[in-house]
Amino acid sequence: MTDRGMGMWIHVDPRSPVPMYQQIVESVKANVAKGILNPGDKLQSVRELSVELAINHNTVAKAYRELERENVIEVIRGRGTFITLQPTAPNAEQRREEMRETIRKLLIEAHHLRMSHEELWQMFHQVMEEWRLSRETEAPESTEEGEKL
Amino acid sequence: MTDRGMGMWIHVDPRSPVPMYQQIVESVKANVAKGILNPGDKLQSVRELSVELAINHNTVAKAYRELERENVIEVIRGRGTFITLQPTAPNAEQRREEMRETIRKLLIEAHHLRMSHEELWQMFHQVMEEWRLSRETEAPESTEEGEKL
DNA sequence: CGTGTGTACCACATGAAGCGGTACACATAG
DNA sequence: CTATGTGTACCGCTTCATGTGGTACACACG
Repeated sequence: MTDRGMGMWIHVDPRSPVPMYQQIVESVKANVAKGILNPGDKLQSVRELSVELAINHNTVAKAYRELERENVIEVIRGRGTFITLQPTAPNAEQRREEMRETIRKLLIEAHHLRMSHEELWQMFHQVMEEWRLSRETEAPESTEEGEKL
Repeated sequence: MTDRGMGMWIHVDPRSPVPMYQQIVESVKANVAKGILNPGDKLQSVRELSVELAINHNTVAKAYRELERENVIEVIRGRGTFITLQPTAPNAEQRREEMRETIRKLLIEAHHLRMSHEELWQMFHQVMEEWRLSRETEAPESTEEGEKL
């Protein structure tokens, strides 16, 4: 389900209820987590990406601003945006609590889908295993097209 | 963290980014999953709940409509709304896929918080155990204030 | 009949999201 | 130096979802 050659990139669905700028944020974070984007890699410029996605530059800029706020990317004025070298996620404890809340909502949804805790447990296991495999497959050593920071 | 006596009820934060009608939906589904609301239980009327929450009746009605669409509640015109006796969740397979997607997002978030898969696994275990305990504690046999269906 | 139920409208206000355009400060290459 | 590319900051505007306030209807029940 990749776009071209390497595990390329960002998807945006204008008809999705989730805002496009947030879809960009999630895409970048997903690519980082999968090892497709590595620390130091350069991102497309705001205007480049806005053309690629057929989207307003302000929307892309909003996404980049959010990514910088989360310390996922670093911005160097006049140079471009790069994946953070030594990432430090802010609000760690708060975000862990949000993860727990998400898990609680999964338990609620499981109940309404008549899933036992055992089945939910298996779902966790299955998805984590898929993830582990796709990471080993798609992770490159280095060298995309982008120069490094 | 209950409101009064039994594990009472619905919370709504007008300043939350998540719409109030959806907060109502989540509250009801959570109460059902916890066993605080049981099949056949009667819900507050649209206008009652709108007064309780200091909210417009249309907003409550929207929540009830969504809950009926998900087969969580049953509506009897002129009588009231009741928790479904034999619930059948629609779009089961699609909703299971959404659950998997949620788990994938948890994996992404875990990566950015420098959590190992082991730590995430422990978080799953911990939240599920908390849930199991709170269910055993808060689940009543029957008889709230409401008449049954 | 009168009351309580869910439901269906309507007009309106508010805010987020996105667009289109312009402009500025900075870095780098020429 | 200039020219170009970078992120950023505005402005006005449209669109849409949310929520409000009000009114009205069909139904059930005492």
